[in-house]
Amino acid sequence: MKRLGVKERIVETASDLFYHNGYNQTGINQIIAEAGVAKASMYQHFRSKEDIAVAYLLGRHAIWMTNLFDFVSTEDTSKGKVIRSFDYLIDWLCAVEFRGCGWQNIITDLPNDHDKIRNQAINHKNQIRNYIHTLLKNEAEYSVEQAGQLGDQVLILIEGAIILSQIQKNKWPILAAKNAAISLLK
Amino acid sequence: MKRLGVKERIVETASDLFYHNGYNQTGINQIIAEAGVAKASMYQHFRSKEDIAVAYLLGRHAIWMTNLFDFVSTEDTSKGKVIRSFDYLIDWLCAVEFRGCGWQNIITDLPNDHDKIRNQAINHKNQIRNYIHTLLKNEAEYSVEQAGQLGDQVLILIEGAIILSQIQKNKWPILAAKNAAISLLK
Amino acid sequence: MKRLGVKERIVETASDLFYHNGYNQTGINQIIAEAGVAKASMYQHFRSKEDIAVAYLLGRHAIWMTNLFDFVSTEDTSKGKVIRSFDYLIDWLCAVEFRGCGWQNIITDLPNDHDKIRNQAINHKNQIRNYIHTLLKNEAEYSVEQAGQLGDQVLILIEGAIILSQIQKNKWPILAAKNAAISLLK
Amino acid sequence: MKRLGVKERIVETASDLFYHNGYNQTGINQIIAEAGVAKASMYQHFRSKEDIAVAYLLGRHAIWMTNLFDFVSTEDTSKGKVIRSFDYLIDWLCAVEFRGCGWQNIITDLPNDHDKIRNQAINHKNQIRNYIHTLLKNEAEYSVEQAGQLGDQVLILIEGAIILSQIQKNKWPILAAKNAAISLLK
DNA sequence: CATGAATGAGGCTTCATTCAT
DNA sequence: CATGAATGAAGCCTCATTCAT
Repeated sequence: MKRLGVKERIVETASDLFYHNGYNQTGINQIIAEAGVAKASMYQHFRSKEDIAVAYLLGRHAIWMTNLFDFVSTEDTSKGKVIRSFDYLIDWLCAVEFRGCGWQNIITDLPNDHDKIRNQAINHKNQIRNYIHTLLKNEAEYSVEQAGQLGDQVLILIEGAIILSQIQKNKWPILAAKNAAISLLK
Repeated sequence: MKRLGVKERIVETASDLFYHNGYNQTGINQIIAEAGVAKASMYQHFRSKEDIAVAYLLGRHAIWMTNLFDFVSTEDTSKGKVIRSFDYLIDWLCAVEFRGCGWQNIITDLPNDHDKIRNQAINHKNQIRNYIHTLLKNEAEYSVEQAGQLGDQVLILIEGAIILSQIQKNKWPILAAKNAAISLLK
Repeated sequence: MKRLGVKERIVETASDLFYHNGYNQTGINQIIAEAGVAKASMYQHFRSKEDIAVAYLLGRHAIWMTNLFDFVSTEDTSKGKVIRSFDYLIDWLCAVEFRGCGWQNIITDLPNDHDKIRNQAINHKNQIRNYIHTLLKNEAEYSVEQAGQLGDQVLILIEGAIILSQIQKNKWPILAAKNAAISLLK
Repeated sequence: MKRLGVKERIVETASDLFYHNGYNQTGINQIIAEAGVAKASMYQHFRSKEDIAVAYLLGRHAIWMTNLFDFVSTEDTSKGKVIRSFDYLIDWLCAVEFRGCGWQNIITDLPNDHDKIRNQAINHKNQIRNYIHTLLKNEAEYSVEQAGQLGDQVLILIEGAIILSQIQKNKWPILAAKNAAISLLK
């Protein structure tokens, strides 16, 4: 850990804490203690706690999307990639013991004025949406309009699977969502 | 407001604040100030802030379920009631400006040891699940197994619609979820 | 000290520190440490550091005015009382080793948004002004207009004597001011 | 601004900030940011924030005295120059919206150990005093002793006019001081 | 000279809770 | 039941300064 630069250590540490313990439950003091960094050093790199959360979400977004792309790359067809996205959810959420989606988690109990964080969540979800829409538009069997509608439906299944598996601490919601997606995509 | 007993006033006030401003964002002092209750009186009725949250969730659960039953009662068929559940979501979430689901919101950024709250969320979601399962089992066209699988899929659509409409501050996810449900139920 | 209530201890301690060390130089931690009070107890009695300063200034105002009235009460004539005010300044400022006027001191390097404090200074100075005006209006030899003009001139001598004796750490400015006042009042 | 050397830029910027926003309210970071100077460069030229304040006061002193000399040069007699000094105060203090005297302002809420700054204030005030004394000693109508006493009285009127106009945010104290000076100088 | 990383100390304020009256 | 005093812990943030590049 000590090999990393200060900024990286802060983001790494904060990311773990924010994701696993929650944004409001994680204090600045805990972050700097675990990162082994002085408080003022932290504020040299980040204007506020919210900015650290933005860095956390940006970093996770890049990783999350890359992991998704890698995971679905085993499938040849666009439809196959969409279906396989649900296997990605299983893979991911089981590994984190159903701690859920960092973006969902952080916005649901967010102080009113934290718009930078809120925008990160919106961006993240929109990029997933765009990706699914793009995949389905590649499928000859769907019109553009159909692809859009089906894509939104799949997105909702993804979101529902994430939050419900978090509440139930179980993967059955993801499996059910996958089956629903298969049905919807015929 | 002053007509209600102390306990009721606390729960009423806390419910509004927890739901609209967030659990972590709502302080004990704000609750007692707005409820017009002394601090010690509050701690006479509730052992902790968490216990107030439990009371809040229990109360909202009763209201929420009753409202749902009323709303879908205009439909004769079980399948029709399930579909109409999504209209209920629109009705509800638009009215609260897409503040989302109180149960989802409270568990995503919760201190680790607050199991009483977590259990409330699980119970609430299970009762919705049971209700949908029951409805679909009434439908002759589905086997018991089919009813269960379809019910879970509908539940996921509901959850996804709630969280996504909260992130997007828009009702399109609920409409998309409704269409998905219609497709799935044929 | 421990006999006093918490609020009194806080005001007493803060008054000493604010006056002798300066408002910006005195931290909340120092106040509570010397007052022997928990931080949250302090904030139960005062909404902010500024509010403590207001209490300090209000308390000192009452004492200051009373002391002035007592001090000049040995004189029979109004003009005599005015002149004797400068002896009061000597008595006071020598005792505090020319630490100057608490109101002057606190407003000269005050954060912009501390209007409650600024208003205390204005009020204090206005009450001194009113007192001097009233005294001089009692003198038959002055017209009302003359009394007002002379009163303002005396007030300026007072203020100048205070600040200059603070800078010079010496009482000669007060003596010079007294002589000027004697000349002006004939 | 960029034409000036580093040291000059620092002093210029700090002077504005110290005078208009206050010494304690002005941070080192704000100074280097507005001066466009690196932090280490600043500490190469100045050992501490206090030293910057000393440079600020020295620079302002030269300007202030020059401005005074220029302003009163329209008068032929020494007594006339002294009286006209109060017009200088009006000219100056109205222009800076009654922000008061930089020397008075900085010493009233100063950490105890900042003697370099305190000495600047003493020097500045002594030079004004000397100037007024010199002028009045030129007047044949006053004995040397009288000139000294009247000079001190005028100085106090000046100081009082400055601080009271700052508190009241109004020029009436300066006008009253001028009238008092006219009376005292016969 | 510029850059900015790093720091220890301290800034003011709020939290949920307990206790005495 | 109401009142509110008192608390320890923790909240987020800023200060002037030093140092390595």
